[in-house]
Amino acid sequence: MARSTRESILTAAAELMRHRGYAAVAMKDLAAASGAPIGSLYHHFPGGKVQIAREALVNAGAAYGMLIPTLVDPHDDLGEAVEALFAQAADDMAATGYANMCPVASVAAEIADTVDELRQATAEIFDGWLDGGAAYFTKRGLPPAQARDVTVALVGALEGAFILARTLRSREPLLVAGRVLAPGYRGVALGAHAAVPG
Amino acid sequence: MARSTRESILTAAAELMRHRGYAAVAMKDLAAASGAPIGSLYHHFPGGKVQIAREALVNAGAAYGMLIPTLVDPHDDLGEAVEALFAQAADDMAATGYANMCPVASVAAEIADTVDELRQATAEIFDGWLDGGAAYFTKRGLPPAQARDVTVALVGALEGAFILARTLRSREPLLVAGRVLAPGYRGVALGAHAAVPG
DNA sequence: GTCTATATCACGATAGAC
DNA sequence: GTCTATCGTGATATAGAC
Repeated sequence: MARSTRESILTAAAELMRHRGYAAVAMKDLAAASGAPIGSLYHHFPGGKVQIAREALVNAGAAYGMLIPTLVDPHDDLGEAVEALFAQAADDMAATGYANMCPVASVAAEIADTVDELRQATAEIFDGWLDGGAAYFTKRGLPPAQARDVTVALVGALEGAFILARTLRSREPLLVAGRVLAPGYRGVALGAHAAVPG
Repeated sequence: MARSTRESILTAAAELMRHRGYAAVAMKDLAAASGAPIGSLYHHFPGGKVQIAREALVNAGAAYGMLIPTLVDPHDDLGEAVEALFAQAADDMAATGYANMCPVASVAAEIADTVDELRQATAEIFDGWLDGGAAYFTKRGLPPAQARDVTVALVGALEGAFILARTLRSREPLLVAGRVLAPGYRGVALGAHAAVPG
């Protein structure tokens, strides 16, 4: 598990942005958290802070995009899957002391109007989640239009419930989201298990 | 409509945080946007940037909390109301060039782990929305438990869809959220119109 | 490719004249 | 209550030795 300096910088960036967003993370913090001196940050990322943030978000986004397929995969009924998904997210959040699971949404909200390079990056990540989720649910037998709607609704509801849950330090928003969304999908059968995209 | 210096500072703060979050808004920016010199900011808000942000968020949160009751009020069927709510939000967002409607969620995501005074403020605002929405739907005849669940689900879905819509610059996430949530509430009658809380 | 030292500038906050 | 000047700090980024 010998990680390169580059990787440790990106890992540190994702970890710090997960908690503080973009503007509140300083290059000095990235140097301290990664163990690399400031000079190395600019050696590996000549584009500076924006480039580091962009690559860290892309990495984190790819990992996070497998969350829905991974958690849905064991289930054969879409309603059950949805309820389990939100219950699992609620438990994870509570277990981590209501820290954010993923830096993408936090950063996206902060920079959508100001740092266009990052807005484009977060948009591509979201698009990847939506396309990947739609492809996954299509493979499990849903009609393409429903597969996409389910994915968009799940990602949106998850992100919104994450913000509420984190701020209120309560599992309620996540549990309610699952409870409200699941009935509409109860009885919708999921077909043969597909390989989780990666 | 002669606004006090204090009010113009708070208005400027809400407007800037709506676009940039908390950390990326500088006192200098608040001075420029409000027309008040730096010294006046600290005269009116001895607590500095945190105090300004807190009061601006409380003000904006109170206004924003009336959104759901106001948009739901003309409807007699909960399903119709939900679909209209998201459609209206989608149109508003598109009309404003996909700017954020409200600073609360953006700031909440950014400071939940770092500035506890603001985390508490945003939590109180969210709680106010949830309590106010639950009270509103209860007055319109829903059982209290359902009234609260509906509110939690709507606020969560709205916030999540806002982030996606703003980043993707698309109405799709808001329209899909409405389309997915509405069927579960179709046929749920809303009783006599209640006064919108304020 | 690593690391130190530093340039340049913007930050939040304060002091104090008016 | 308004406004200017400025303090001390920490920001991003660079230069250049090793």
